[in-house]
Amino acid sequence: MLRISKMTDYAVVLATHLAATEGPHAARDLAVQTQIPEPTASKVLKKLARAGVVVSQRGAKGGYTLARLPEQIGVNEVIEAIEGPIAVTECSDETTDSLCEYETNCGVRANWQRINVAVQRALSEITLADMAFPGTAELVLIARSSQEAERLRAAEPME
Amino acid sequence: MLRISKMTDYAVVLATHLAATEGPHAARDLAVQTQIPEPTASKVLKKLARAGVVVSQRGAKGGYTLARLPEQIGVNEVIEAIEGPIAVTECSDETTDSLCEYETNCGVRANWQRINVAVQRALSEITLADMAFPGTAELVLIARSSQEAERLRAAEPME
DNA sequence: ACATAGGGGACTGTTTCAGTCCTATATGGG
DNA sequence: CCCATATAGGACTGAAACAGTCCCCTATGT
Repeated sequence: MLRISKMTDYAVVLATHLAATEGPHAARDLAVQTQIPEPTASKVLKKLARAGVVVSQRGAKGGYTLARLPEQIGVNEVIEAIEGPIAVTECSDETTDSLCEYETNCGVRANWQRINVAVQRALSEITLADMAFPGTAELVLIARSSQEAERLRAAEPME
Repeated sequence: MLRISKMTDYAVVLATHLAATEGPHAARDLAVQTQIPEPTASKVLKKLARAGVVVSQRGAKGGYTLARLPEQIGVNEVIEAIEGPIAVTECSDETTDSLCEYETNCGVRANWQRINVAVQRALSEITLADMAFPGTAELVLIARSSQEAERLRAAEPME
C-alpha cells in the first residue's frame, strides 16, 4: 500500500511548485523547474486538470494554475487524481456492485472502511500550503519522523 | 498509493481471524476458514511470522498465534509485514544512499515525510482488536471523522 | 520413525507502471 | 487570416511488480 508511485510523487511535486509560485505555468517550464521529464510531467498535469486540482489554459500563453488556494487543496486530492479513488479492496469499493459471497469474510473486510477513512482523513489534513511553506512546527515533526523510521527499520529486517 | 494489494488484504483478514479466535491455528485451517487459497495463505502467514506479528509453532500440532494481544497490534504492522517499510519515495527512503542532486526538489520531496507520518499514525491507531470486535463507539467515530476532516483543514494539523 | 506442519525460496503468467510519441484542438499575436 | 504555441487525449512499449503455485528442507509431537 504505502509505497507511492512515481507518477504520484511527480504530481505532488508539481502541485507544490504551483502552490509556491503563483501564476500560470506552461508544462514545459514546470518540467524544467522540477527536473521531471517533460512528456511525463505533461501527462501528470493533464490528470490533475481532469480531477479539478489545477485549471488549464490552452493555446499560446497558456499553462496551468491551481484550481483553488493552496490551503484549500489537500494532498489526498492530488493523490486521488493520479491513482483513482481511494478504495482498498473491491469489497470496500462502493462503486462496484459485486457483493461478497462469503458473509463471514465480508464482516472482516468491511472494516477496511475504517482504514480507508483514517488514511484519507490524515491525507486531507495536509494541504499544498503545508507542503509549499512548511512552518517550524512542521519541520520538527519531520525531523522526529526520521528517527522513528530508524527505530522501525531496526525492529524488522528488510527485504 | 491507496490501493492495497490482495496479499495485504489477505494478511489483515488472517490476522483479524487470529485475533477473533484465540489459540493456535494451522495454516490450512485458516485458509479454509477465510476462503483464501491455501498456498497463498501460507505465504502470507510466513511473512507475518517474519515480521513478528504472529508466532509460529512448527511440527505436528503446530500453527500460528498472534505474537501479542489484539489490542497491541496495529494494522500498520500487518501492512508493513507484507509491503515492507512505509517509504514513499526514494528520496524519503533513507536506506538508499542516493542523495538528491536537485536541492530545490528535495525541499519539496522532503515533505513526503509529513505524509508518511500522518498515514502511519492513522494506521497504528487501528488495532486488530478494533478490526475483530468493532464496537459502537468506534463506528460513531468513523462517521464523525469524515466531517471532522473538513473542519480540521482550516486549523493547524495534529499535536 | 513417521506423519504433520512451518521455513525458505524458485518459478511463471498476468497485470500494472513509467515513459514516449502522435494527432487533434484551442488560443493569442502579427 | 495564418501560424506558432500549448494543452487534450489516447496508443504504444519495455520494464517491473503482483499473485499464485510448487518443491524441498527442517522441526516436532505421538
